[in-house]
Amino acid sequence: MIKPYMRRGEEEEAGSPLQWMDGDMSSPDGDASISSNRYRGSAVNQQPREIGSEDAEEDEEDEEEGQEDENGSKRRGPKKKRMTKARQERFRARRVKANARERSRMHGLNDALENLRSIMPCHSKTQKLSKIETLRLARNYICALSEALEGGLSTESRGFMETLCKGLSQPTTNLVAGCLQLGPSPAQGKPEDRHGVHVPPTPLGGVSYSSPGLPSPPYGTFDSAHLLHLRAMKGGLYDNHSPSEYNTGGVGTPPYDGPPTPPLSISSNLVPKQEPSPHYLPPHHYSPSSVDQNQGLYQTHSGYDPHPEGPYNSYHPPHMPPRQITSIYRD
DNA sequence: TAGGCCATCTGGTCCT
DNA sequence: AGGACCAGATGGCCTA
Repeated sequence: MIKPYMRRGEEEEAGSPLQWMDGDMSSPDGDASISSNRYRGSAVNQQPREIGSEDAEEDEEDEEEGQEDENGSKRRGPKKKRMTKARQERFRARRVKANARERSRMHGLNDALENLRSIMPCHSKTQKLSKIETLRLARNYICALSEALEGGLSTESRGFMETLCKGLSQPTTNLVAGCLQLGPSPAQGKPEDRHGVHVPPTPLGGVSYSSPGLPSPPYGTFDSAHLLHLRAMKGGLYDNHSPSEYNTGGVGTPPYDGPPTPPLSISSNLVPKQEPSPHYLPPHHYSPSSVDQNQGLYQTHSGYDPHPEGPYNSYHPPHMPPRQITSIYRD
């Protein structure tokens, strides 16, 4: 699917005429109102201006010198240079270059964000984490790993999951919680899920789930391979920690200054690992609006919404090479 | 239809 | 002067 912005960019790169242009683009006095009203359209100028009407523009530029503004005060600042055709062309070329740079910069930023997504404990291509959720989860992940490193927290404990989910939206919390359902539940006994789909034993302890009949795994995958280095360092000792031993406010834990968003009641949103819920909230697209609107509701929930549709029943082997995280602890 | 997310354009500011 | 960075504005897409 070709996005409109791509076409727009291509057009601009090809040298299409300027679509919108205020008449004071080279204003040296930096009037903030110019920017804020640029596209909204003031009573004076509601029409987009195309480049090419330079003559009229130059006239305006000339008249503006020494003119009084709406408040009757003289304009300050350096005298404006006349916007000649050559200057306009230079400006336009500069603007096009700047736009291209800005696009490139933002693409680089997005690439970096995508890299960050790819090493998140929950990586789903279908339920893609939004930018803000990616950053929040990354922050939580670092906190959780730090706490695990400091010895008080099992990477498979509920506390780890709670730290991971702090401040996340409900859909993201569900995603994380779903991904963190490691290993077959005691009730199942066999490495099979409730729908009979074979779940091979995972030597790495990493199990991901997905729902049947859906185009793709709704909850992504949890790669406990991320945590292998931790186990190696810890010798797996902390795996026996109970969730109650985990205290975010405890000594030696990194300070956590609270979720950046209205807090969710994580403890009420997450299913204890000891008793994995057979069902999670049905997979749905990330919709912060519904989350925000229903946050109070969610907070009063006890346990997961026992929605019948949305069980995990397929296995995806851990796909994430432990390179990134491992490298952090290499030295 | 409202709201969230996103890409893009743009002008301002700071720095080299 | 030019590039990087930033924030505001805008419009498109998508979902509830």
